[in-house]
Amino acid sequence: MSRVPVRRRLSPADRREELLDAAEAVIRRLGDTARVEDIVREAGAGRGTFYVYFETWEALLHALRERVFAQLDQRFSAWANSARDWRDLVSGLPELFVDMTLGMEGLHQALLHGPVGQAPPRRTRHDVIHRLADLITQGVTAGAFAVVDPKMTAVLVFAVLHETADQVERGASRKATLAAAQDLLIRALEATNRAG
Amino acid sequence: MSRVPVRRRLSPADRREELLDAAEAVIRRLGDTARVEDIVREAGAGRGTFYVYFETWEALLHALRERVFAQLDQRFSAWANSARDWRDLVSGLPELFVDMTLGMEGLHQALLHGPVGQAPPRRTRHDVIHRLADLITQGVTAGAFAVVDPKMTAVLVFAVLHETADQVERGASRKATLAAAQDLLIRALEATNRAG
Amino acid sequence: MSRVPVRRRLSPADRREELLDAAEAVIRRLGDTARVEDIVREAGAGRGTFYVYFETWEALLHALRERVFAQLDQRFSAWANSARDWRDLVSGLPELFVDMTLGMEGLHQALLHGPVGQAPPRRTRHDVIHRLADLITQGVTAGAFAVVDPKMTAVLVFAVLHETADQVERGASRKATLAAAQDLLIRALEATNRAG
Amino acid sequence: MSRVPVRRRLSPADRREELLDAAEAVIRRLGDTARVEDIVREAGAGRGTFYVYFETWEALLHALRERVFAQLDQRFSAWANSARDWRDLVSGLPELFVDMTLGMEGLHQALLHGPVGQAPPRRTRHDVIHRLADLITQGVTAGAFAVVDPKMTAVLVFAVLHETADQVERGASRKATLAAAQDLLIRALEATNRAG
DNA sequence: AATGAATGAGGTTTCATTCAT
DNA sequence: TATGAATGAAACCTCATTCAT
Repeated sequence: MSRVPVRRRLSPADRREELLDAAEAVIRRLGDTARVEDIVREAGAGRGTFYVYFETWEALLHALRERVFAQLDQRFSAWANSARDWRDLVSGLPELFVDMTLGMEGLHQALLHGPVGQAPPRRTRHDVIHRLADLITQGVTAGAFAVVDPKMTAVLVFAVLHETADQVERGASRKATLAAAQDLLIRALEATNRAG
Repeated sequence: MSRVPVRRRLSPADRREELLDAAEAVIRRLGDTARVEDIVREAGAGRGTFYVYFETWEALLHALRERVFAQLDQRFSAWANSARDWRDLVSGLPELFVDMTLGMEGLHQALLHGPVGQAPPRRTRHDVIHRLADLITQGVTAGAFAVVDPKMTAVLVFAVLHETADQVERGASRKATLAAAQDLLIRALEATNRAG
Repeated sequence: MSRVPVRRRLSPADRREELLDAAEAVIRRLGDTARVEDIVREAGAGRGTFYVYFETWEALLHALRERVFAQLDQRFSAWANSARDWRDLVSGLPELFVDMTLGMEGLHQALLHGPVGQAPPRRTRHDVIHRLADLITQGVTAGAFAVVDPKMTAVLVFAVLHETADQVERGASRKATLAAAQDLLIRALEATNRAG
Repeated sequence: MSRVPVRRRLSPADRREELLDAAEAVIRRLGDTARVEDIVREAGAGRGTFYVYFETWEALLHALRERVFAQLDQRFSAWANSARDWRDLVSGLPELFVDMTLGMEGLHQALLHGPVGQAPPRRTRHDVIHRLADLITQGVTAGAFAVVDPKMTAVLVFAVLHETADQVERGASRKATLAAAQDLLIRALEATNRAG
């Protein structure tokens, strides 16, 4: 009798991507308060459809993180390859992180600083730190950096970069924050450190 | 037959303290999933009693943070006064932070990395950073440190210390983590950096 | 062993009607003390289902009022059209109101005399008063009624009818109450008043 | 050790009166949302003191009603005695009720239209209606009124007066409302009715 | 595959009333 | 008599998840 509106049939992969797009947009907008309902509304899908593609809410968050970090990683990688020398590399790092973080906007908070009970985003974060570690190791090998423990140092450098981005995102002076971060990193990493 | 619960009358200050003690213990144990119910059970109080002393759940968290950070601040202050020289100070910082964080155990997560929507613990965190900034400024004045922007540097140093503590808490080698942090901080701060 | 509750799927309109039916029955029975829990139990629905159809408890009351008053209005309307002459109309009014009120039983109290803070059922009550005003105005035009202010008089006549019904509901003699009301209304409204 | 502030010792009757004063003021201000806490704060008394003088919250409401209505009754009585003739009496009734109601302000609602489950203010209301009945009976005896059932008529007249006051309280034109009420009552009651 | 009606455990908060002091 | 700390039953509402269609 009544006309049932026919839902576009998409390939599972496409539908999943649609949901992730919607999730990204919604979480950017609502942050922590985003709900399954909001996402399916944004995607123009039914509530149940969500659970066809994602086991649980956590699974969605995980998937979204994977996707976002894959993009970031790619960007990071491209940038690293374009650096002219080590100094250029180190002094450019803070700016890159700030830009990447600002590009993530709301996602940053919801994806990285999520509720405690939930598993922390180990894997994804590690990717970036891993790259940093590689970079530092290469710098050490090249004699540009003087660092005792490249791996652990990478972790701490990541913390500095992360905080730098946080500061700018929260309204601190971009210029001053970047300058301080560059100064600190150059001095901390370079073999012959004459920052500035 | 049935146990009549004894109604203990305490001075408001004492009962409040009891509730905070209970909250601290419970949050340590359950983290994010701690509930009002859990806390009053731990305190041996009625559910309504909780709301006599704390307007809302958030208010409790706030009060607990204040208390915990007051303790930390005291400890930090005492430690800073006992340092012999600047090198001693800088190289001791990571260890202090690790110990303080481990002492907080579960609280650390629930109190600092709480859900996003909620107000971040600005004030309290700022206290510690403020002290770091003072320290660095004094070091610069004394000619021991070479830092362009003490305030902002303090923020970044805090991030390093925080991450250091996080690492150890999550199971990283205490020795290696501390070494890396010390190395990084000494190089980053000291005017004549000859780390190690 | 344990009974698995059957999940009945209804069209939203039907389920909503079911909930309103249940609400009506329960409020009749329990009056002011009716709770969401009671209603969903009566309807054989889950607690959450209630909030799918009604934003808040107040919203349910509103919806129920609308439904009840729509029924009453219809009945009132039908009756007014069936009256033979003005005297017939006026003398029949009290009885109609008594019957309608008795038909509402408990609803009457809970829906009309609800707690003070809550919005009074303006709209709905106005509908009935509006009809009364029309009736009186027509009577005046026809020369049957002598009334200076039909609108305001309608309000007062409604008060009389309402009280009449209240009296009977509370156990006063139906016959005596009706007689007094008829007498009062006839004398108050008719141009040539020879009550009785 | 610590100084316990000595509470003024009052005679029980005075203390009770104080609480009633406070209750009246608070209920005027807050209406339905008035709480025990508000009243004892207003009275400058302890929470427990309330229950020394009033068994329950309902008991307070009852006592307050008694007191308020006693005042009203006195006023009504004085006014009735000052009327020159029957016409004067009838036409003055609405104004008296409006003034009395406005004088009660918030009390009116909270005391008369209280929650349904609670006992309606039978006794007190009856006092006023009883006086009205007496008045009407006397008017009938004097040949001024033509009414079949003075008692029941008094009930309905009360309803009219009550509604009149309600209307004015809710913002209806005082003049127009009073005129309509006077017109209706004169016509409804007087033997030779030539209203206006 | 897709849907959206249905669910209920679980959460915070209120407040009349009790009772140890 | 007076107090106010303590109580806990109950109320409303949310939302991830399920499942009949």
